[in-house]
Amino acid sequence: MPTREHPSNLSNRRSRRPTAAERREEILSEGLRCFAARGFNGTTTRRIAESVGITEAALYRYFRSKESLYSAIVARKIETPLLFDRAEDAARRRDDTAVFTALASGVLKGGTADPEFLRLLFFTALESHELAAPLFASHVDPLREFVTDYVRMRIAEGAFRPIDPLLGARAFLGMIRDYLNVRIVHGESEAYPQSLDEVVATFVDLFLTGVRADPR
Amino acid sequence: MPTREHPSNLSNRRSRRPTAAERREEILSEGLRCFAARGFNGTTTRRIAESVGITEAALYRYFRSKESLYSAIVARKIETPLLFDRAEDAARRRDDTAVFTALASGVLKGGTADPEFLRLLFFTALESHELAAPLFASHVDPLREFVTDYVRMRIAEGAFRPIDPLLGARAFLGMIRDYLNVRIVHGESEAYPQSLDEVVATFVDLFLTGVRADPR
DNA sequence: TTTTCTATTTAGTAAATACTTACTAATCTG
DNA sequence: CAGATTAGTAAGTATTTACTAAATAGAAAA
Repeated sequence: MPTREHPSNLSNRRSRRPTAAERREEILSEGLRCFAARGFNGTTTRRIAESVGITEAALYRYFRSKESLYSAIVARKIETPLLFDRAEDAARRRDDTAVFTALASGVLKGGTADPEFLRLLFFTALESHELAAPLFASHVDPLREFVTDYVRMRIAEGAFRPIDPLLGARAFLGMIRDYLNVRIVHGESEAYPQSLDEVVATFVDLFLTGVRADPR
Repeated sequence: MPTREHPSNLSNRRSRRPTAAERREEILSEGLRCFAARGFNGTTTRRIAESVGITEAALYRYFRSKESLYSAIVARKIETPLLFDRAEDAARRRDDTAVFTALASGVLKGGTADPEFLRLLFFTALESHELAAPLFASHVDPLREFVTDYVRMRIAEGAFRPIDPLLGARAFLGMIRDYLNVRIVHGESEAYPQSLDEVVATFVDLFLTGVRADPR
């Protein structure tokens, strides 16, 4: 049996051993893949180590427990800022269509581009991990608050009908998130004939027609 | 240590040993509780047996494997028919408000009354159990198809605007299901000031105002 | 080269887990 | 009641799992 790390590993480029920082990244990234696929309880440290290409013992030099690795992965997601600059710009201009299009588009495209995040979010919530609350506080609540505030403001300005702003926000975000959930959690198996832009346009149109005080 | 099954168990009523059928039910019901709380991988056969009040060996007389117990629990949910008679009645009368109110109310009240089902649904999908597809086919797809068909019909009749019927259905169901998910999966911790009826009324109003060809 | 330091592996351990075997207590039937 | 059957338990087994101590390979510095 040849040595595991064959010197001419992939062409004849020298296969340098990764630095500690690089290795840590590899572990975080593979860990995310595994945990997102099977959850905390469904993932073994052995499996993570294998998919990184190291032994469990090596993994434990970087993280002192499975739990702390999981926390590091979730914590990094928590730190990743949730941006909605374009929606904020549009909000200042009172461009309702642009506001909700930017939000819907951001959530849908972000979610389909990074399905692992969504699955991790669900597993973390379902498995009642202690970082579930911070994760929601950083990536779910701000969006709802932004939409709620915007709806409240537009009602005050007479542009939207006087509904409960929180329920309005939940309605709009619900359409988008549920669409995403069905696609990501239920798997890509089903057919999704529409492009994401069509989906966004339809949801925004439906919602705005529904809330506007003066329907055209 | 006294014998486990103390003769005067709960007052002095004779505590009969449950029949096999009764015991099976107990196991299914406790199994559901455990699996819904912690998922398949997070639940041990020992824990299930303990919460039934028997040993693991006894459990294995009823189900030949943990997997087959899980399947029996999910299969029973699959067999439970999904009813929406009231919505169908209302659909025949073309009473849009009644149709969507019945659907929203049914989903929301069913979901809050039986949160275990929702959690089991999510765990089954996330953990990629083989019965996930049948479960969705029996309890998710029919609802979507019903709404899609109704929206298509109302568009053809000129009552609704010409949107994509499937997206219309997803939008409406999305509002409702996401509201439920946040409440059930994220936990009851958050405050939900509105009664379910208020929530239903707002969502139905928003949606119908959004899709109607002739907004009042 | 030799030394030093770190990354990694080999080879474990103790506890947990799904499942089983050998036996016993409870209930039913004639 | 005797005999048969069913429901249950105590005490395992084999394997997996999270985690660790000690030896070793790899790179950089002296």
